[in-house]
Amino acid sequence: MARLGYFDSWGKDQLARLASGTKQFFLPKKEKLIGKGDLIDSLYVVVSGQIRLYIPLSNRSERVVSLIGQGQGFGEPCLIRAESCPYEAVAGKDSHLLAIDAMVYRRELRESPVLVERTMNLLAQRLLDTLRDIEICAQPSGLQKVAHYLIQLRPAQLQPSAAFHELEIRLPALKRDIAAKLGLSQEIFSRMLAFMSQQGFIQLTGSTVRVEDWGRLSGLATAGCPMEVPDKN
Amino acid sequence: MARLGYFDSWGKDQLARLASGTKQFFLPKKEKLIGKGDLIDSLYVVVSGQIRLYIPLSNRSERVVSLIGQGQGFGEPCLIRAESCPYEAVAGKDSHLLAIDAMVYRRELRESPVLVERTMNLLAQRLLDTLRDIEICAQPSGLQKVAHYLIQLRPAQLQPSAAFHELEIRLPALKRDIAAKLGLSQEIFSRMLAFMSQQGFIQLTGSTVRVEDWGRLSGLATAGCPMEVPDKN
DNA sequence: CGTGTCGTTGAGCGCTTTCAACCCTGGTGG
DNA sequence: CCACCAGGGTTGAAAGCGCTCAACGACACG
Repeated sequence: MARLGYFDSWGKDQLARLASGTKQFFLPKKEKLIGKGDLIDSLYVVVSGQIRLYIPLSNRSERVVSLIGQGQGFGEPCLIRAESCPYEAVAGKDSHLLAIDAMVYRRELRESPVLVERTMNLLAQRLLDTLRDIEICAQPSGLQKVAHYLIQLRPAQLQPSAAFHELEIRLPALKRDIAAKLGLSQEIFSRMLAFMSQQGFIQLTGSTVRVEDWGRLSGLATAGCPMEVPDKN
Repeated sequence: MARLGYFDSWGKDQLARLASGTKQFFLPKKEKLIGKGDLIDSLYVVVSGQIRLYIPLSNRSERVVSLIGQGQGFGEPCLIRAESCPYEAVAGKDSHLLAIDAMVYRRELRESPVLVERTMNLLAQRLLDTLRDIEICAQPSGLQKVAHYLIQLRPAQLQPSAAFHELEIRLPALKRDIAAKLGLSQEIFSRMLAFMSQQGFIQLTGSTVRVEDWGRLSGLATAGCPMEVPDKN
């Protein structure tokens, strides 16, 4: 059960106790797990697949809040504060999940200070991540959103000074979902990528992005650019 | 020092220990306290006044993340994760602050499980609040953002069924800052309020908003409205 | 070979932004 | 007492960007 990363540095005895209140199950793609406003009775951890957390909008479009992948969990804030869920959760792919019973989880929280501390750290990190997401979404133009997103997607590197080394990234989800996370329509997202490709910032093949020049890219992110003045003089 | 709400349910001995590492100081309006990317060495609590947390944008405009008022604190995530600050902090008004030394705070966290639990609760709540903010910002039209904002601003009422009772609210900050928190220009914010006023949803006098009909307001929030079709048949 | 999902491209409209001028209030100092 | 100024807010007009709708292309699957 728990070579899952989410449970790193948890006690063995804790895991044993939690396991007793935990069910594993399968959730097929497009299936809804949680509805907005639902009261949660479990803490969920993704074993495989991907869960999309989003806020439904009046356009019947959605604003993706988070894309939960293998080894990550969600639902802690709702359980801790006993509030209803502010987002919907559906499977982005066929997924296997763990559902840890709320009662068991809360009891363990009550009795294990080390688990509380670990959860505090988790929430702090998630708050910082969320702020980073907000920063990206707050960018004034779509181009800047995408640039920021790509930069932030770069894995931590040994040499941050090697800003000019090219690098391949794989988009961690469907472009549609990434667009929804950036607060863009998928059409605009597509166009922005096409534009950056055409301008030589990146090469893109399918869901693989090869960044040619991190420097110019971060220039885009911070400065912006009049998009295209189709050189007609 | 600590009839401040932020310290509710803290131990007296803890407060005594923390006080030794705490300085109180004054910050005049418009003065910068933290810059984006700074490493924080204190936990801050607002005694009086208001601190504006925001992310600077390339337009030299800003996206307000949070407006910290009396009795609230900020900086915990950065201290806990020892990361640099993702936002800037400046005084929105003349303010008095408490700065709790990071070392002292961390030591207390290490030795007091109850404080850790309290902090975990705080972070969980703040994460939920942030998600609510994201939901508001994600609304497709400016009108819907403002409608959602006003609804969410309503203080918890005894009778949620009394959806038709009118009620006066005071805007908790400058309109400019609220607009920046909603991801709108102050001009649009002004126009939306004017429109809602003209349509009879609200009456506004200065920074006081009297909501006439919560039902219709929440209709706006969820449905939207073609703005104005100036009846020209 | 049909069907469904995902993605790209095109065209048009409308909201938001931006820049500008103007109003209103409070404070200040001659 | 009043002129002046600064800050906050409102209003107007023009332009650009993103949204929407729609059609098409690529690919996988049964």
